[in-house]
Amino acid sequence: MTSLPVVNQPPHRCGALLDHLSRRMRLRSESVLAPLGLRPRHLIALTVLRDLGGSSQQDLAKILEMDGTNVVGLLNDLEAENLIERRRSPVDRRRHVVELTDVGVKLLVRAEFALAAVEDEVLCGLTGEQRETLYELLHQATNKSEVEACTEAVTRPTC
Amino acid sequence: MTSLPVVNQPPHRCGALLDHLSRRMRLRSESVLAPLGLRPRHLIALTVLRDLGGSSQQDLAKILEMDGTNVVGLLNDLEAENLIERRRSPVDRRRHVVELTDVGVKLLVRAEFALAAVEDEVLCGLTGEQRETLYELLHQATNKSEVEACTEAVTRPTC
DNA sequence: TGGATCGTTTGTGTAGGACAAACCATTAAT
DNA sequence: ATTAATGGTTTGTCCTACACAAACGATCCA
Repeated sequence: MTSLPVVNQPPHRCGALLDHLSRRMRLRSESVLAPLGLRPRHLIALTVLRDLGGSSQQDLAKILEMDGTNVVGLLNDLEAENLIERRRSPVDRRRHVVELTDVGVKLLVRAEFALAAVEDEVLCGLTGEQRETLYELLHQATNKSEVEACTEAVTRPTC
Repeated sequence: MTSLPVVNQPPHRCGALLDHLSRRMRLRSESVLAPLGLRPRHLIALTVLRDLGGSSQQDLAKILEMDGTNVVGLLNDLEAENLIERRRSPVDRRRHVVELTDVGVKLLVRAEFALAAVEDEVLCGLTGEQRETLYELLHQATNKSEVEACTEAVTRPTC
């Protein structure tokens, strides 16, 4: 009733498609990531940390929607490889501020490069431009969600 | 070197984002789908079957990238609820042609409707138009992949 | 007739991840 | 100052998804 004369068809649900495509991607990614000593969920954590530029473990747990105890294990893996660094927060010494190390940044780049072939295979139905659009949409959606999850993040006043 | 004067920045990798967003969606979907007696992977199977309009179990296994034995269990669940139907293929009586029943179609619609709130929450960072674009991209990508997987599908000559 | 294929059943193993309990260090409230 | 609450960690238990193998019946094909 607003303005557009668009056909009022039922909105498409992309949950199942998202799941399906994600699964295809993840399955193939595992073999590519293995030589780097990474698993798909490590890559997610690294990616999120890079996008955030650091986070407390609690916030990270919220964003990843993982149980806190499992986040500990995940970060232990990454810290053992010197990919992340846990520093005590100066404002609240109970907190750990988790950040990517230089090694982590570099490995993340290498991993993403290695995944190029996988993406080419899974997203073969899309043009380069469409893939970029897809990336933008996914990025925008996840970022907004993260902001939602990060209600009252006193940790980082810039948030 | 083709034509476009686009800035030549490293292409963005959306594997991790895809995984991340998919996880968020799946976690929330579970509670919504539970009252309907469905799990996320059931919904994927139903969705794929609807998009395909029927398939042999083998092809379905390829598309879902699942082990054949696990597909059997998945279909057993769905058949027990009368959501799908297994018919013997007339051309090759070893094969089962799997198709949605009317009940299945209706339940799938109901499930998608129930998932509207979940999508609204997870995709709150996107406008309606952007969500539609996302759907189109995901649909296009999965369909192409399915065609790839379905090499020489003698089952359905129309393919 | 014999070998290959589709689907099915059963069983085994592994991994992800949820959850709970107990602990330490630290902060905040009284 | 004592107490309660919080962030992180460890340990241990449990469940589910899934891959994988083996064996079977039915069917197709050479």
